[in-house]
Formats: sequence, structure tokens, C-alpha cells
Amino acid sequence: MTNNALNEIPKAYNPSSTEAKWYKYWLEKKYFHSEPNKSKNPYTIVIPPPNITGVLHMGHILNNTIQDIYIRLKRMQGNNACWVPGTDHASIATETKVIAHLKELGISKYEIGRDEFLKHCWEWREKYGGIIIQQLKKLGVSCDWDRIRFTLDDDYYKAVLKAFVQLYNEGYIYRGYRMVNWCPASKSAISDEEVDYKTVNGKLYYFRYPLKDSDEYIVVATTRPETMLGDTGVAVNPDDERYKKFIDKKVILPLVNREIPVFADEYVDKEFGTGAVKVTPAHDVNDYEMGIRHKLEIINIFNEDASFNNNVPEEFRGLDRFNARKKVIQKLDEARLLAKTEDYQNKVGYSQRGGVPIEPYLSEQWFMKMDELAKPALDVVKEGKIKFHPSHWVKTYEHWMSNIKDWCISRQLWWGHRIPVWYCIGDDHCKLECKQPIVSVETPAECQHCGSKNLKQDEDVLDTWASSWLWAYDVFRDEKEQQYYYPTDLLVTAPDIIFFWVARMIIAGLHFKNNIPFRDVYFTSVIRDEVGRKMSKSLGNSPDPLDVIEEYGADALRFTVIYLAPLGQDVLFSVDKCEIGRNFANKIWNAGRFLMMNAQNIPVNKSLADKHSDFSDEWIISRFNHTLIDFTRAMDNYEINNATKIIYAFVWNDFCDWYIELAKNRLYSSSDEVKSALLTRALSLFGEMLKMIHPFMPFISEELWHLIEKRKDGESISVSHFPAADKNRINPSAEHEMEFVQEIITAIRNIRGEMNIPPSKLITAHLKSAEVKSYQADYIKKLAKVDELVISADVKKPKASASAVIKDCEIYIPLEGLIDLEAEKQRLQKEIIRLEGALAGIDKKLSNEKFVQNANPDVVKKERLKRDDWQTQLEKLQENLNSLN
RNA sequence: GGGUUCUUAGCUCAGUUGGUUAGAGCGUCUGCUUGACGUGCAGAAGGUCAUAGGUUCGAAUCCUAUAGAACCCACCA
Repeated sequence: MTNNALNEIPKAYNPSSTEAKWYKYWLEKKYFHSEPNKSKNPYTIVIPPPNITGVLHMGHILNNTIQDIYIRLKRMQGNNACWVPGTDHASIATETKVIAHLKELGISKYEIGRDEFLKHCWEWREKYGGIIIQQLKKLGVSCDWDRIRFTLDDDYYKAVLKAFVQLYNEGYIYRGYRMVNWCPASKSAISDEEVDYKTVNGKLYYFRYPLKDSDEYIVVATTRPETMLGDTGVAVNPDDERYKKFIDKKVILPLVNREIPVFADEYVDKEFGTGAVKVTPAHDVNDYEMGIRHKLEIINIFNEDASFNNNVPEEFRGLDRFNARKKVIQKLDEARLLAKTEDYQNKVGYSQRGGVPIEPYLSEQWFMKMDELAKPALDVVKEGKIKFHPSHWVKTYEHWMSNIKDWCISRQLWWGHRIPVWYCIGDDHCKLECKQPIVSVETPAECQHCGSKNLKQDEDVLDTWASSWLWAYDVFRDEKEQQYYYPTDLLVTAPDIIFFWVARMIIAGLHFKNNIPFRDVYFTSVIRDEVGRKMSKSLGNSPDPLDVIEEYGADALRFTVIYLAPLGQDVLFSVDKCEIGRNFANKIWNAGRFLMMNAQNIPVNKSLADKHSDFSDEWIISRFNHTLIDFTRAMDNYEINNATKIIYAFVWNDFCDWYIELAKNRLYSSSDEVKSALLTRALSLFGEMLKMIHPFMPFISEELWHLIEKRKDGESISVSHFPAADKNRINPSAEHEMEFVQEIITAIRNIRGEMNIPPSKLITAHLKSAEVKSYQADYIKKLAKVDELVISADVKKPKASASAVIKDCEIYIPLEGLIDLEAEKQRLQKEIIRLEGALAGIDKKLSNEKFVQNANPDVVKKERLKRDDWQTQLEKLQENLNSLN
């Protein structure tokens, strides 16, 4: 016991005053720091690095709480736990933010140039990039902060380039002029995964394209009228009778007056639109493929910002695509070439970052060949070397990995890992020989071929995910550390980045390290608001976790989120649900407070720990060990939500509702030695219980752990030994005795409640049984508020009494003058009906010969025993009911 | 169009390989200043497990179909 004046322990737990104190203590003592240590098993997690543009939201809370729970648990279980934190430079997201920031200052990215712009980016990162990390600390996460990493740290940067160079040399990386998803807002290519498809209510426009030297038309349908300025063909299905006669003829493209061919291609769906398709090879993926097949001219009509370039008639030049659309429609209408328009719903790809519709756009980009790299990554998941939780994500993963396309890894941005490729633009005489670019981690001094020092580096940077895919091992400082910590144990992440990140980390790990990056992947739930909408800034339904922590405490928030989040299902969250966690914390607090208040007068004495115990002590220890077994199984299976419920039920129901209530009997009426022995045991168990709670609620458990016993400097529950289940302490006979007591107490309470007997009124009860021991009777008297308890095998039912039957024990409560006979009759009647129903069901089952023959004999035996029990109970209830008449 | 998941009490969800009278929390109702806690205690009400078939001695659980919901992938110019 510490010297704290216990009278000053507040009635309610106050999180704000304890959280900062303990977090500071933990960091000072470096409990979260890990160094390789051959004598201990590592347990490693790398954080999914939040973007430096991010602020903490509820998703982070869930995700990081789960990681912290496992890291803290494993640390307490004796592993060398290492949780590496860090942040992601988030190329496109950050660049967008910085551009917007500079725009407010009237500065343009292009005017100040690359170097100056990058300075602004770093400044921005210094200023805002650490916010989310500071916020995370409020949650109590036990990251090894000495290991914090940033994806643009010098050595990490180099590692990313090294990976690029290696893949290039192995032939997996190539450059090509291809159609990519182009984001006109950020003027950069983006990957397929960065495109979100939204359903848009648009129109389908039907245009007449006049045939050359004829007064006939072909009518084509389109949702993108403006692209007609880049049309270089009209396609029809080869089997379409309507159009056979037009194949290989020419049409005159309106507004442009270009002669373009009509050709046949299987791709065209006869049923859709008019069955004739305008073909714009430069601005549509399918058109591009047809263009290649039929050797059509490919005319790019857009600038990088999707405004029209000089390849269109003068009046359209410089227009943005939306105004151009209006103008094209208007002009065609004026020329009576607009046949009709109809409403049409289609899906438009939007840039995840730019928020504008993407354009299929032809440009020079770097790609990574994926099929060969993906194969082993598919296998390790199929074979279960990496396990997904919940496992159904395996199918999604398999589907994607078996249909994987080449990855566009270049971005036309400046903030990021600049592609380590140099082109010789040197002396005129060598131009022909130096077509091969120089690919190198270090900046080359001169051209390998001609010696020219006039080299120009590729302007583009790598896709962010082409850096974070190395996160699982390049966060570690050197080869030796990687040997020790890699593969990591657990990855906790949201399922929406399964392709962006999870799959690519597996690919990278297998390719570069020849080993899986992690053994288990926990896919978190999606946090939604109370009515099931995704949390978003624009809806304003996303609570600020820091406010929630302020109001309810970090422990309450952590516990509540996990309590509400079953594996693999969405969570409907609202701030007031944090009452679950807050109330639970308060319950724990007060249980501790109760024990400590009693220990003020009766000091604990460890030499008495094994003395003067009774069945209730044995029972609670037995229950605790059951709980540990269930808890461990749940955690092993990543049923973390189930684990919270197991803890909650033990603490609240077993420990508080029963054990402490029973303990009061002895605390108020025994010798000091008995009291001391009891308190010693209770506080010891409470301490073990706190350890079980600690990974979930680190602050309150640490605070109480220090309050219940004087700890040495440097001691902490966070590095204490997690209790291991001891099967020898499971005690069926104590559990039996306890259950019997609980059932009798509950039955008497039920009668009291139903008969409206005030709690203050002490009553007499008769138990017809030889089984009830005197020590059990004491508890029954206290908890059921009975002052006179008559126990005998030949108790006669007193008249005008309420009754109940527990196993073969009959309970009578004489209530002369008080009893409402009608109420008691109804109560019994209800119970009888219930039992009769149950009995009828089981009789039917037992009289079915097929059941008796086919079912497992144990099941049949159990059913028979049950039937007899119920039969006895029913008869007794019936007698009691009759005696009231 | 393809795939995944889901549908159990008013609400949010448990329910392990089929075998107790289908459970919990919140909410509701009744009672309680019981010497840890009203952020609490005791008691109660409330469900033909989405629907229809099937397999089985036995189905909330397995199979099929239907309806509804969510998400993912691919796409129709």
C-alpha cells in the first residue's frame, strides 16, 4: 500500500489526470524501446504509416488500438516486442496540399521550380507532418519512438531507388508510351487503384456522321461528345447487317472535316446505342486498342490539364473539356447533326486525390511487369503461410492477383522518390549511341557511353506505394536488424488497401528478402456513424478522437471501439457509446477503491494468502483461469472483440457482482486475520486482473496497479508478466457449490422482485434440502436479504408462501399478510407453462426411436437426465400451486 | 455483369465442428440514498433466428432458390 491518503481516492475515475503522467513515465523508462536480443523472441509490428497530410480519425483509433493491444500483450508475455512507427510522404496527397497552400500565397509551383517547391514541401512536412504522431501518443500507443521512420528519410529513399534499379536490371521495369489514368488536376498519371468510379446521371448523345460522297449518315452514340474532335474512325460489329454496306467506306468527321474510315470490330455491341461507335484512340482505352488493331491515326487533343490543344479546330483550342462539350453539342445541333439525346446513367472514373474525372491519356510512363512477381505472392497466401483475418479476404486477394496488370509507377510530380534514371543529352556527336538511359542509385558523373557530363534526370517521381511496399523491412536500420525482426508478425490494416499495400508488400518481401513480410494480417472494420454512413469530413459525422479522449478518456475510447468492432464487420459508432468504456473503467476503479479502503484498516499480509479461504475464493480463482483460457484462445484467433467481452464479463459479473459482494460478509464480520487473508488474496487477484486489462486499458490499469501496492522505481504493469492460465486451479466442486448458491439467491431475489418486497425488508426463507451447507447459507442470507434461513430435508411448506425449485431444493418464502396470492399463482403458473413446454419438446425427442438409435449416446443420456430434472421440478411447482388453492 | 459478406429482441451484435428452454450490451418497465460504484444495484418484459424448399432422428447453424442490404472488381461507347 502506498502512502496516498486513501480517503482522497476519488469516487469516479479521472482519466485526464493520470494519462499524461503514465505516458511520460513509460517513455522515460524506455519500456517501448527494442533492440535485437537473441535470447528473446521478437514480436514485430510495423505501423501502417499515416500520411503526413492526415489528421487522426476514428479509423486510426481502431487500427492502432488493435496493434497496441497485441504489442502490449506480447511484451507482457515475454517477447521482445517492437512496434515501428512512422509516416508516409504521400506523394500526390501532399503535393496537392502544398500547391493549394502556395496558391493562397500567390505562388505557382512551376514559377518557383522544382528545388524551391521541394523546400516548401519539407517546410510543410516539418510543420504539419508530425501532428498525427503527437495525436497517436494521446491514445497510449506503445510504439518504439526511437525508431520512427519517414518514407523520405535519406536511407529509406536510397533503399527505394535500390529496389527500382534492381528490378530494372532484372527486366521488370520498362518505359512505355501507354494509355494511363490521367488526373488533370494534379497533371499526373495515377494507377488503376487510385481511380474511384462514381455513378453519374448523364446523357447519351446521338450524332450523325455523314458518309463521304453520299447523303447517308451513320449515327453514333456517345457520352463524351467533346472527344469527337479526336475521332479517327467509326466501328461497327462485323455481323451487323445494318452497317455491312458501310464497312471500309469513309465518313467526314463533322466540325473537323476529317476523313475517317468505317471498320468492323468484334468489340462493338450491336445492341447498345446505334451499334456504331465513334473511335477516339487517344482518349479511350477500348478505342485505343481498336486503334492499334486497325492502324488508325491516334490524335491527342488534350493538354495536360485536359484543355484542348492545337490538334482541334481553332475555335475549340484552350477550352476545358466541360465547356468544349457544350460547344460541340451546340455546334452539331446547329448543323442538324445532333440526332437525339437521352438520359443515361454511367460510371465515371474520378481521381481519388484530384477529385476530378480522370482522362484516359497517352503518355510516356514507367511500368512494372507484375505477372511473374505476383505469382509467389499469390501462393504464400493460398498455402496459408500468410493468414488473413477474416479469411474471406483471401478470395478477393486471389482474384486480384490472378488478374494483375502492369503497374504504372511514375508520377508527374516532384514530391517523392525521383526516378533514378538519367538521359544523356550530351554532345551532338554521341546522341545515337546514348539511347540507353543510365539507371543508378547514385547520381552518375558522366554518361557511361560517351563520357558526356551533360545528363538529365527523369523528371518524374515514383508512386507512393512503390516506396511503402518496402516498409516491412526497410524501416529497420541494417541487415542485422532485418535478420532479427523480419518477417514481422502482424499487420493491422484496412481492407481498402489490400491491393495498394498489402499485396505489394508481400510481393516486395518475397522478391527482395525471399521471405514473407508478415505472418498474419488483421483487416479492420470500417467505422461508420450511427446510421451507417461512412465517416467523412463533408458530412461532419466524424468525431475528433482527441475530443472524445478529453471527454471520456483514452482507455474508455480504446475499450469501446474494440468492444463494438467484431472482426470483419462494420462498426456503427457514436460518441455517446463511449459510456460503455467509461462506465467499465469506473467499475474497475471502484472495485479497486473498495479493496483499498478496506485494506486501510486491515493491512494485507502475504503470509496469510493461502489461509482461511472458502469455496468462493476457490471459485473466483477457478473462474479467473477459465477466463484466461478463453481470453487467450480469442486473442490467438484474432477475435479481439470477443476478448473484450470475456474480460468485461469476468470483471463485472464474476468479480464485482459476486465475489466482492460475497467478500463483504467476511470483511464485515470476521477476525482481523481472516479479513487480512481475504484482502491479500483479493488484491492479488485484482492485480492479475489488471494485467489482463492492461493491453486494452493501459492507463487505468497502470494507475491502479501502483495504488494497490507500493512498486519500486522502474516497475510498471506494462512490463510485468502476463498471467498464464493454470489448469490445476480450475475447481469444479467449488464452481458447483457457487452456482448452487447463485441460483438460490437469484430465485429468492426473483420472488422478492415479483412480489414487490422492498429491498429493505428482511424476510424468512425455508430451504428444503440437505445439501445447503452453513457457509453457503451465510452468503444466501446476506445477498438475498434473508434474516432467518431454515434449512432442513423435511421442511414443510409454510402456508401462504411463495416458492421456487432449484434442482432438488425447494425454496419457500412465507409472506403472511404481505403475499398477493393471485400474483404468486400467476408467477408459478408462468413457470409451470414454461417447464411444460420444455418438457413436451424433450419428451417428443426421447420418444422418437430414431433419435435414440442415431444420436450420440452421450447426447441421449444428457437429454434423459434433463428430462428427469424438469419432471421433478414441474411436480414440485405443481404441488406448490395446488397448495395455494 | 462477376465476386465477397450480411439479414437473430426496439437498437447494436454474440451464437465455435448441427444436439440445454437461442444469449449479451444499450434502450424500455418495476423497485432501490444496501457503508466501492446512480458512470451504480436487484428484478422483469421482449425473438415462429429474412422468406420458401431440401438434407437429417434433430437446423439459427449444412445445401438450393428468392427478397433485401453493404462492399470489392470489371465495364456498355
